[in-house]
Amino acid sequence: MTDSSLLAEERSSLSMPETPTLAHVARLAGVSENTVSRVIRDKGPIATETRRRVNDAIAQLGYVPNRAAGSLASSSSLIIGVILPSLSNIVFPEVLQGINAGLAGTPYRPMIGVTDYDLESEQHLISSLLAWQPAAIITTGFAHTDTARRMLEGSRVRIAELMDIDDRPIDLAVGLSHRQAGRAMARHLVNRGYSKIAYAGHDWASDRRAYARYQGLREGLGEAGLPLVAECRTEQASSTLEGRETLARLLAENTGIDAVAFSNDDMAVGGFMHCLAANISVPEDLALIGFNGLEIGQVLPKPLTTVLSNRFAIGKTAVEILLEDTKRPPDARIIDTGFSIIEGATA
Amino acid sequence: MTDSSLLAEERSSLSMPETPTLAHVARLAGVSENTVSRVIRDKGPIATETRRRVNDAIAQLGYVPNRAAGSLASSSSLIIGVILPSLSNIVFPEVLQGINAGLAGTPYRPMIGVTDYDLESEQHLISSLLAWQPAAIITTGFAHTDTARRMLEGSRVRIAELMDIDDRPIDLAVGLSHRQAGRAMARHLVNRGYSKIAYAGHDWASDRRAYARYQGLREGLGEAGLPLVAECRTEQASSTLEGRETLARLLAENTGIDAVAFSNDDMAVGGFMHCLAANISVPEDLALIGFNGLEIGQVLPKPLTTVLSNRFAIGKTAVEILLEDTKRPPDARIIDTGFSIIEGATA
DNA sequence: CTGTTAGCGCATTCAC
DNA sequence: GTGAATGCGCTAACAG
Repeated sequence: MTDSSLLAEERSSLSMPETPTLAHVARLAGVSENTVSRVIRDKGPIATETRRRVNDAIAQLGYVPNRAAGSLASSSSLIIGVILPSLSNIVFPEVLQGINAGLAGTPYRPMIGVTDYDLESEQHLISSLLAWQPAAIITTGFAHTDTARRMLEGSRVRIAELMDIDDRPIDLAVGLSHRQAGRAMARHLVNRGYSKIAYAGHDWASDRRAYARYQGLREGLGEAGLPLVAECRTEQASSTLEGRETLARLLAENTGIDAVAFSNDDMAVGGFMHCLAANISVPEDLALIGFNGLEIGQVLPKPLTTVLSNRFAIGKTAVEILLEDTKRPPDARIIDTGFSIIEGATA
Repeated sequence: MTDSSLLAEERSSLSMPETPTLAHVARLAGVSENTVSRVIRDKGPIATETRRRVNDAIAQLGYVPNRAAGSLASSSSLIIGVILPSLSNIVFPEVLQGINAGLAGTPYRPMIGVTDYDLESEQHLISSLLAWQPAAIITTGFAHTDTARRMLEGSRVRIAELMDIDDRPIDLAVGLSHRQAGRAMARHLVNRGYSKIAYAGHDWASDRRAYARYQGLREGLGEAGLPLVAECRTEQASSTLEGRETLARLLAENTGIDAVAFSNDDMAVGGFMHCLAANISVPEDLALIGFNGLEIGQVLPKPLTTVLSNRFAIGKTAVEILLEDTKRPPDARIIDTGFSIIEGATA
């Protein structure tokens, strides 16, 4: 403290730009460090006059709290750990946008990790994020390694599991029922009079929610007494390119299909491109339905019929609930952000 | 230290799951904390046997270093601050993917912030990220508020300014020359025999690089003795929807155009959709060229002619260079990741 | 309403 | 090659 006690003077005489600490602010404001800390964190009663003096000192020095010190002392940080399966699929950046929106105006910052749909990788990220003693960890789905689950449950950190709600969360789940979404897709096609319905999808091993929608689709068709007449899947992750190729393959190998349900909008948009290139009239020759409600689907010459999943809302809602209470509540909570059919022109 | 000294015993008898610290590892390994710290950070000479004992203890206890404590003690953290203008435009998640790839296998984690193309907002984020004493801050472009620039220059933190290379960086710039990219677009159209060239763009105020490409385009046309015959811009951010509408407006207000250069691929794909809907043959009636080389452009019935910007490489390269040396080098460095024309079928 | 006293868990001097 | 001491800047009990 011997040299730092000189900071205020030095600073006002514009010499050394040493970074100011609580102690400097306290000296300048003529109060104890503790009081400054209270003002900053808005904790406990503070005299209006004291608060003003402290805030003036903070402004004058351009003081910025050292987050590492704060985290160490309080054994909890203003970090929100965010674990996403991928960044290639625009859906997850949109979730992140929601998270970011929910964090706006708060001192919390997201620290991110990407698993590439790998649970081992998720486990490493969880461990590495817990090392920061974050206020919360936001991850995707209910599938975790045993170790990962133990780490999440064992920590006092708040946990949100996003996208899905068809299982029991550790703390908080925010998302929608993919099984119900799949059934809704089936019902929509059936109601429109299609009966030769096929499926074009992508890799299920990594994307469990896509599989849940597929199951829902089959259930929905079953309830209407209809079979799934054909299906074709790529081993790859979803993309417009894969969608285009998968539909081409599906149609090459089967005839008499009147509608195709896609695993998501990327695949469906790709499918639409195949139809354009192959001169197939949509929906007269072939109806298409996707899932997600991405912008690109709505800009096609015929807007894509699809199911809106509220990615932004999922991220934002999760953060809002997590920040309501830093302590994990006694029982887990599930928020259904729902879905809705977008009645486009392709089905 | 009174209670924690019991941890090792407690843990092995499976009672309290208190989180282990360096001290616990040290006791179990029968060495000093210092030595454990050295092993973990791989600093200074360590006897092979000692290293083994320490690593065993770490594994046995499931020790995970407290990052806040480490940051406080070393006054620098394993955080990389990442400031992006937006997440809606897939380009920036792709940069983030590159950053993430460059960080893979290191203990560094990205902490992110989104400016929405607002410099004031960038300034706040810089200040808020500096509070974590990050190893580096990665941001976009050369435009910053004076205060922001002062903060960046004043900190000992490494700084990368991404996407652009047409100005003097603070520490490191990684990207491409947007002016040259614009000129290349012009040259390509001219070489293909188009002479009635128009421009369809989006908001320049927020996206300075789009403006640089526009200027390059005009320069390139000028060098060929050609004028820009028409232009139309939306005040909105770029999107496929805006692209579709902007091209519609451009064509409604002008006749005789034979090629349109778009501000980016989102806009160009939207433009292509307009052509499909309006029955305009591409490229016979109208040629289209974009910028970025997004996947969606290559899945159109006719692959989009565009300019590939290496977003992933930009992020990855920046991280790799930043991690080479934690200290800012005496003079700034510029890495040109280049661009290349994708010869599609639309121009 | 405010000040005092102790650490938080590590990295960084130094010794040896 | 290893250990002992010191403090990073802040928050969390306590008093008063």
